[in-house]
Amino acid sequence: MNIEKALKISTKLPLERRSIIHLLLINNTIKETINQALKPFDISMQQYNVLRILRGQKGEPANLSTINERMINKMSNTTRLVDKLIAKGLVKRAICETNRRKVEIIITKAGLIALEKMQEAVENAEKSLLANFEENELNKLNLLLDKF
Amino acid sequence: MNIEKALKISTKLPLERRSIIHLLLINNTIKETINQALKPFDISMQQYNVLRILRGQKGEPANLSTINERMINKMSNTTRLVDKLIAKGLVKRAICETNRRKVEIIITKAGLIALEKMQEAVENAEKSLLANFEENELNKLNLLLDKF
DNA sequence: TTTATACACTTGTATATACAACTATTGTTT
DNA sequence: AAACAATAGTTGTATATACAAGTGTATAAA
Repeated sequence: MNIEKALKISTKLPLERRSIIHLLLINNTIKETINQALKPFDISMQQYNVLRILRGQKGEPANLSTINERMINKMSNTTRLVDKLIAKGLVKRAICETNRRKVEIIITKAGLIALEKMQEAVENAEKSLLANFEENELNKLNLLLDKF
Repeated sequence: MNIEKALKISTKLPLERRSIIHLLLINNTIKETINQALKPFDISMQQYNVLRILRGQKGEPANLSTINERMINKMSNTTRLVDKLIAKGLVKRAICETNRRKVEIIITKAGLIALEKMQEAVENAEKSLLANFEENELNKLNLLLDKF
């Protein structure tokens, strides 16, 4: 991606601004590509992310704050996000018996099956995004990104 | 930024997913930091971006499609975004005389003055984001990001 | 010269997200 | 035990963003 071309800029940007803008532009690409992959499933990246977190619990329920901690985009109202997954039958909610302030969210069988298919689509999307990278380049990239 | 720690993940992620998630997380950080810097000015990143584009016109007006082309986040309704800048007195809008379908947007004197201050805040934010990077590391990063 | 098509923007509506205020439950002081 | 504070979610409201349909203007075709 040539960012000067993408933004129709004639002069070259200063290195720092260029780096930041570069990252922002790539982020747009990533989101578009993954959202596109998830479109057939009528689900958002955030919702997909929650399903993955829940599956990672391996049968254990997760409460909302746990989900929030592990989300890529920490957000204020995970409640309503989970509501949508419930409406789709992909997760269930119950009140925690030992601490009635908490809720317990668990992925349903249908959720697991749907997730399986989504995951395939997302992994393909990720592969296509990274198609131009060698493994050692990705390693270098990750090392650099660690500096943030 | 250690992403496994940020997401409270115990096992190491596969390289490809890790790269993507890494970029998404850094993007969150960038947006938070820059939005924070712009908060005193009561303006969004998108609006700031439009002001910069308009200043880059050097007195020439820009129409909406030009603005859109140059925005970091291409968006559907630039109209309403510009409306907000007009409401704040930072830009003006006129109908193009030679092609009455087009509008001509121009940054006002007040807009230029406000932008000056915003820019300082944003540049500081950018510097703090990149504080751990050497120049040659940023160059390497940009080269890698070009592969997207 | 009417009709159709493309262009440039605007508006309506549905959905998403952010922020703050609110409710219910539990834990801690006095 | 009563009062207060902390925790865990929920809800209200304002703002942002996305998508599609609508408006007015210009260009091209019949």
